[in-house]
Amino acid sequence: MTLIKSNKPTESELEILQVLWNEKSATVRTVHEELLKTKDAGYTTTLKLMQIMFEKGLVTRDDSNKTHIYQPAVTREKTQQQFLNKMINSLFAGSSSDLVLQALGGHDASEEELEKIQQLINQLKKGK
Amino acid sequence: MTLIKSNKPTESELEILQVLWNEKSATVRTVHEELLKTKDAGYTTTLKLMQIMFEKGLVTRDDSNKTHIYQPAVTREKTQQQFLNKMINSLFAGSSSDLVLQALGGHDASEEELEKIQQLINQLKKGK
DNA sequence: AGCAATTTACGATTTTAGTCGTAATAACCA
DNA sequence: TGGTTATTACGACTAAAATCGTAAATTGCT
Repeated sequence: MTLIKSNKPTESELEILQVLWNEKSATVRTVHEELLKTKDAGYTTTLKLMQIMFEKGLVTRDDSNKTHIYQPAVTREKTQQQFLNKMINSLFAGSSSDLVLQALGGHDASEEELEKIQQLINQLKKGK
Repeated sequence: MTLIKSNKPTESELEILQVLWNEKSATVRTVHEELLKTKDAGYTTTLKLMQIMFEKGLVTRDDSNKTHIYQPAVTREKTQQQFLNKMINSLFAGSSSDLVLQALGGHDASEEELEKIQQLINQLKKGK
């Protein structure tokens, strides 16, 4: 049996993935410019992080040119699920619906959002 | 303007809070025994963590006796909300309903759980 | 060709979280 | 009372994450 290292992204890595997911593909410079909008860090810091992410397999890159072009190697959805599961276990005693209730209660969602959720629930109920 | 340090608990601190939330109040020994069921660490490790948590204000303690008695200083709900908000921002582009949809879709909830969620949604809809 | 600017590579440093050993202190009990 | 045990305090160590400085390489421009 082969052990797969889960390779959960760190906080900073998530920020970078966020940009890559949005842009589909980006250079270090692009990512860095984007990060500067909400935090401040040196260019080489972003570079180093992305290099590490490459080694971890979190991103791929095209290095046929001097300026490398990076792409996410993990999907947003898979990563979301990964973090959700961890959170459900570590904070909601394994109950995903507790998490949902808390999320709905604490924030306010718009009417349309509630509608979407309701539809999903109906679908899930049918499946039973 | 006074800056409030958010003091978000770390991974290990969450495990300890988990125990304190359940027991309402506990000694280091009790917490440690509980942790041993799922992980292994030395007694002094748990002690040190709880001392740090005290300094951070995550727990309170009664030290009138030699054996200190600890209590959580933050509520489960507030902590859950804190982590949910961070996650919604860092992974769901600020959309709480996206998180809910993903949580409902990825896991499977029981019929009763779905029912509870539905009721909450109806209530929220009325509030509009 | 030669200079300036951009980018990568790489290593050193800092910070934070987690782990643990040891000594001092208090409690217990034979 | 005296010795064993449990508990706290404290500091040192390790590991991982994040930050940055500097040098080498490539590109583009004049």
